[in-house]
Amino acid sequence: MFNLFFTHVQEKVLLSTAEQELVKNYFIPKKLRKKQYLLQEGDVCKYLSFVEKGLLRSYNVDDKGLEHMIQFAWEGWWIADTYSFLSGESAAYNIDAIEDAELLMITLPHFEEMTLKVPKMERYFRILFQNNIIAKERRLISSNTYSAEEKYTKLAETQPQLIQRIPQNLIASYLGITPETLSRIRKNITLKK
Amino acid sequence: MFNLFFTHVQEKVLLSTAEQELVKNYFIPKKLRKKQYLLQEGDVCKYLSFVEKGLLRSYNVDDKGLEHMIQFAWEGWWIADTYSFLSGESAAYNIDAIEDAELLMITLPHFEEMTLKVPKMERYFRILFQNNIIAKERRLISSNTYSAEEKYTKLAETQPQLIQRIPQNLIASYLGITPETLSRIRKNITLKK
DNA sequence: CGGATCGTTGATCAACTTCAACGGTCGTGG
DNA sequence: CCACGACCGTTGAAGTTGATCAACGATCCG
Repeated sequence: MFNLFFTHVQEKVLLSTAEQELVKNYFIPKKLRKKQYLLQEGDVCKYLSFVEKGLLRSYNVDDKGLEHMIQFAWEGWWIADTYSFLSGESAAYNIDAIEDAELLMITLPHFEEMTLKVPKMERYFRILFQNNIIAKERRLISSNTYSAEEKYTKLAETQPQLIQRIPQNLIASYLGITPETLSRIRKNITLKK
Repeated sequence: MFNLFFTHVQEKVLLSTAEQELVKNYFIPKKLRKKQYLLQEGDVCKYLSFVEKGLLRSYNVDDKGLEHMIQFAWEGWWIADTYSFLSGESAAYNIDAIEDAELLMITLPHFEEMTLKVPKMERYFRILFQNNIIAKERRLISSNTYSAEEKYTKLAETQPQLIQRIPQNLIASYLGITPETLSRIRKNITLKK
């Protein structure tokens, strides 16, 4: 169950066997069925979750009832409503499974304790968060700079796995465009070739 | 020079006098004149900078020569091309001063050493990065969900200081709209009242 | 098998951009 | 210290991009 987890952690920091054991005990395993919620808007996000297997998404719903993707998370990614998890306020996002999933979850008190007891995990998360910031910055630039077609093309270049694995309407929402527009863009691109 | 710096750090973690002294020694003070570059695209971002005084911005320039704001940083904020700073690759962003500024800068080797020697600083940055992620997520949602007018209104509500202190054309770029559109939006809003 | 959901296509519409022009202000060099 | 140029915000008119509304076939799942 922890195979992928430790592989990923060890890419950034090296844990002793004792530290690994300590870390393990803070996590709760959980299985999730396709379409099942991990978190619903309004609830407090009690867990930060590592995806061992499967595929999840986080998204918010606007006044008009439209969904806007925040993030996709598959094997090796973390997911939560970061703000709700850290502040204890109710969540603005929903999280659910696009494919059946297996998770490793940790609560905030355990997270705080773990990062204090195992400073390498503090470091791991600092690095993780850094990389997340970089990724979000890029997405933001992309969103503010490029046309719908350019955004899609860049995504297809940099994250081809995402295009392959995730339904088209969710990709559209992730890019901040309508499914119709994305469909037309894809048609347009194949015509060009 | 370090007044604001330690005020800000102490809001998140408590440092002993000895730790403060240790931390101080890793930083280099620097003054910057209005319009002066701290970083130019193509150079490596050697420093992570804390703003003691003044106002800076980071932005990138697209193929058509248009600027896109990434971030503004005034008293109490940090600024860098995060990716370049951490990876040593050349920077995609420019950073310059909108107002005369005083900075405290740290190099990556010193940053790594400091966070290892003073784990509280590791924690400080982990928290800082967390908050940054939350802010970037919100901006991204805002960018993908709302109309130009809604984006501006929300910004004016949540960051009124920003509206007051930063030239309108830069705010437009920050919101991913043209200066003309922002001008019309503002006119429109005052008409409504 | 039947209903729901998804991707596609067409037609129309609204939001925002682009291009152009003008007045005001700021700061810089003579 | 003044004058000039550069830059900024504003306004107007026209153009473009992407959203919206609607309809249809295909596929998936129960």
